[in-house]
Amino acid sequence: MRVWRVGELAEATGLTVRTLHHYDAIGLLRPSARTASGYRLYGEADIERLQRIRSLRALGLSLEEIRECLGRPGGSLAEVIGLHIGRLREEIEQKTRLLGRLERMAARLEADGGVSAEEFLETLEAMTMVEKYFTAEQLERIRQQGERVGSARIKEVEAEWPVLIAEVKAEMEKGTDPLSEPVLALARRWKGLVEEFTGGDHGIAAGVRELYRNEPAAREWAGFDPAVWEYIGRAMRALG
Amino acid sequence: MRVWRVGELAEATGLTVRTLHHYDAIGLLRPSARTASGYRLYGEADIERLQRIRSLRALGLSLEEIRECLGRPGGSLAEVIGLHIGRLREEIEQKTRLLGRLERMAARLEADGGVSAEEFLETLEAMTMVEKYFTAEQLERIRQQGERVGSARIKEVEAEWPVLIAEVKAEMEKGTDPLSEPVLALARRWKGLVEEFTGGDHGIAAGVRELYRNEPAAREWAGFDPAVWEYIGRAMRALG
DNA sequence: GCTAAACCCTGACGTTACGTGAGAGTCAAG
DNA sequence: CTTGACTCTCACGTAACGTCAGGGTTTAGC
Repeated sequence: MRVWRVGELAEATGLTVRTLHHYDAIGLLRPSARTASGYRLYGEADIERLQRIRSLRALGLSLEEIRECLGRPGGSLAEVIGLHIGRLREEIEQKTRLLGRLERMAARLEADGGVSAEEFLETLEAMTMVEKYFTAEQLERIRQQGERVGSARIKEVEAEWPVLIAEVKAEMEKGTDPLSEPVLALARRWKGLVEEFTGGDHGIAAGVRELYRNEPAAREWAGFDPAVWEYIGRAMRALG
Repeated sequence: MRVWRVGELAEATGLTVRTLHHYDAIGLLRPSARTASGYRLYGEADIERLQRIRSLRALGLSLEEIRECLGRPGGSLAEVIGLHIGRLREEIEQKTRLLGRLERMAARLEADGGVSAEEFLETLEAMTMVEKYFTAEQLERIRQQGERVGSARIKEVEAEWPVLIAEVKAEMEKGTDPLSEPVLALARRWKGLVEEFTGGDHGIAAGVRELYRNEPAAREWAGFDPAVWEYIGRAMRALG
């Protein structure tokens, strides 16, 4: 029956002496013997237990969970493993979403040439702000919609909005009746752009309205004018 | 110029008062003013900074990294983001591998009916042990090979090995010449099984030999007999 | 038998991003 | 003047060890 001292065991397993001390301290793996002078002595049973600990650790379980599994094996283990699988899935999913966002931002950062840190941070804030107003499904739909229409078309639309708003404003300032044909035509274009973005989803449209109501920064960015909004709103309602 | 007290700011942003205290303590976000009695007063510039902190935090950056980004913006930000993307990728990849392993184990645990915790832990140890003897690429190839032949065939092979070993042992004990046709036939079957597993990869075969050399547990599990090994080895060398 | 190197021991603090009190001061309303 | 809501500053706890510090133990070489 060979025995090992901490250093030997540490070297054999690739762990550190400190780690073995720690496992001892928290009662996860106590050496089955000590020398008269207090040196830890690990026996073969200890090594076996350490193997299991290492295996479970490699699965990402916490030391506490490992203690539970080894303490009362049986149902406990399967249960803990199931739980852990769930946690892992969720974590992976979340990090993957995050990575996607980061990569898209990095791509845009390079595509637009030297985007300044200022702009980057602003985009970042915009994304954070926007995400408060939509559910996860809505955000996903928005993303899919964006992919479907393509980035070229998105740039077109981004350029088209200020033009359209200016045209509406011009009609408004000329005093044109919002229910007249020229303004109704503008309203149809307006509605088309909105639906192209929302994919016809009422929830998304509602989120956008909320966003504009609560976020002055968003209104400023969009060149939002309450008078124009009210004016085109009347024409839109006439469209039904 | 409105100012906010901690509680107000906390409620407005969804953070906790403690978090704001913490950001103050580590110098990440110091309120730009205090009342005579020491109450923190956050101004609009503070809020803007907090927005950025939240955005970067949502990307998974550490507070230390955030401080760096906001401290000297410019190259630093892109650099940190790039680094973070790399870390995320690696982490996701690793966790995905882990999840795959766990799911396969869980599946086997259910497929084999009531697999005991004992067996589960043994499989786990085996996996941990085995992984020391192969590189990541080799493990990947082994996995692919396993998928290619299918679990049914694997079970067949697992059942075939002891039979084959027993036949070899019988010939050996009868004193048959290892270079005689019956033993050469057995050697061909042996070689076939090995190549089915290794996919003809010499590195993998070498890893298996190393494993058997160093791990008594593996030898025991496989019913490894040095005499049989030597006997069939001679026949195999005769095959070329 | 002696000494130096290598090994071991037990504290105890540091790490991350806060959570969770404790004890005490501040402020507005009734 | 009290009461309740709000704020302040400590200060300890979290997970899994890393990293000293200060002091015994064992072993190899002389």
